[in-house]
Amino acid sequence: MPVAPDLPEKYYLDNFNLVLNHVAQLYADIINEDERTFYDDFIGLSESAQCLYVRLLSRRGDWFRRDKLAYAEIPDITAAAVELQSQRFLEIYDLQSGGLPQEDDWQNLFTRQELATAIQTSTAQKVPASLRKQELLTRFEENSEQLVAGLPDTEIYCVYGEQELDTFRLLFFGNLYQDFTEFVLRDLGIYRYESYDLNAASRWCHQRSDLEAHRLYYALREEAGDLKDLSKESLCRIADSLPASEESTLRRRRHRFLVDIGRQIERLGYSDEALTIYERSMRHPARERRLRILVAQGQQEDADELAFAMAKAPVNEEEHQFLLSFVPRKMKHNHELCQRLAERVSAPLEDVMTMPAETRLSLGVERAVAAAFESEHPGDRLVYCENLLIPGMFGLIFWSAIYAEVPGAFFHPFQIRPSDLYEADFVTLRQKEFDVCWQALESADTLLERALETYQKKQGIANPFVHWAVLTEDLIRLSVERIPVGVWQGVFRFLLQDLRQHKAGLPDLIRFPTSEGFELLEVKGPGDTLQKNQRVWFAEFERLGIPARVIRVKDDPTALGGAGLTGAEQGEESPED
DNA sequence: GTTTGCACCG
DNA sequence: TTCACACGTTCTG
DNA sequence: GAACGTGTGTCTCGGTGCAAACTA
Ligand SMILES: [Mn+2]
Ligand SMILES: [Mn+2]
Repeated sequence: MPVAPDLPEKYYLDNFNLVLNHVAQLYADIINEDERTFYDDFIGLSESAQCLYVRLLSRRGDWFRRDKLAYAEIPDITAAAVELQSQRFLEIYDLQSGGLPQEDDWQNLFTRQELATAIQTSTAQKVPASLRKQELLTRFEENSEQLVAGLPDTEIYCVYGEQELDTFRLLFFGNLYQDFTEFVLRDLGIYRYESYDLNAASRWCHQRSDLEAHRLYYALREEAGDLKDLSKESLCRIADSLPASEESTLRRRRHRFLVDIGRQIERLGYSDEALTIYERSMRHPARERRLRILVAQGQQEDADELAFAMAKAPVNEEEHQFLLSFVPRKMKHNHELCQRLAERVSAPLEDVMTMPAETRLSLGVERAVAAAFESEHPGDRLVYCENLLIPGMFGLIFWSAIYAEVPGAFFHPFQIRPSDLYEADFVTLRQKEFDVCWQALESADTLLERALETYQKKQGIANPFVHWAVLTEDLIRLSVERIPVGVWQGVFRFLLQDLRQHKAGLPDLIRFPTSEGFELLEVKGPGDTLQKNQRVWFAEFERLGIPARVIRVKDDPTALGGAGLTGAEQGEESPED
């Protein structure tokens, strides 16, 4: 990790200018007159006015107190503010002599203590010390005109231009959750991103309507919050006003949002409305929810039709697994379909381990099981890695394909992943690069070589599959030594079938017995069961002949409070099937 | 007084 | 812009 | 056991200082 370099004095202005210039140039045909004026006016400001504006914009909220602002690199803040006001980048209010702002939210600039003093001096009322600031604020706002006299004498600023800035940020990053701190953290060496080539034509947005659609989406998302306290009508209205844009990110988000909205409408008890919402989403579990509702409503014909469609072309492995368990239980009448889904995969191997509850709770159930194995079988090595080993190795081996420079995949320097990583045609668009990566799977030697090479070369660079702190060189060597190449091929192929769904659900532990082999162990505490994506992987393990078991932990009632971590393993095979 | 949360900075 | 997982409760066969 | 809702650690950094809320 390189030593943090010093940044230039006005690093933030450099970054801001870079974003503005980039967007104004690359998206010249997308930005509107208002945004163009914003850009031109900003460029025309003096440097210290620019600095102040960027400083304020990068802080929370619109309101600022003059007496709290101090920046070494801006000697005359007042002059800068006056200049900014002349170009309508902000508004200056002098509370004691000028008029008050129209909107009530500037009052929050003052501390609880200051508000209390103002109320007491102006009205001679005692303010109870127990009042919270929020209550004090509402009391103040009822009578701001009069109470303002008791506040500290300072100008306050209201900063404008957030809308315009959002447009620039959105066009630059393709989202509204990244901001200028990305630059700083990268330049300090805290974040490291792969350095793909950003050729000048990299645009994610091709028409103004895409931009508007994104902004509408973000606005609706904000209005919806976590959906908890919205009525059915509000939920339906939000679903109906979602932008229909087919821009890929937005389509993905819309389909996902529709599932969430449908779920909430279901909870409120409106199955029919939920059905129509789900019908508009292609994302799992939209069809699962529809089938559940149809069956619950007894709409046999529709249910049969939908179930056939799902069985014919499951949208993903999880939907397939759902059908396998749901149809035989709830749609017994449909013999044809039950027949078709009869590909019985036997239940996962299960073993039971007993240990004192205290051990389980203090170490965490996964570590407790790992420790029990290691003491029971000295020489065993157990690693608690969940999704970090197999997807991590995947990230290393296929690094160059993941970051292949496909048009549109990269459009700014702070992407952890290509924008289309989870799209269905991700692999197809990079077939050549993937073929090259597959060559490393020829033998254990080539696999290890490629893994270690990437491990060293890309150390610390952000990757959606690789977590550098957990994936040690030691673990890579051991796992390549123990896990046959054919197994690696199998799991990578399965991952590539559906990166989004399959990147999770891998078992808690991997066990390397003393001398040879490996085994995957999913630990389940009392009352826990396999999750959907874990079932999906277990089914795949069986198809691939990969050794995997579930370890069910039970509390040992005889060993109360005992400090010993001696877990007894029982080789008890589940009698299922 | 002390604790806690969080905005800000680089 | 989260996510992935575990855990607790309720219902049902 | 299935299904559902909710809690918990990842919250991508580490350091600083202020203000609010709590404790007596
Ligand atoms: Mn786990
Ligand atoms: Mn587990």
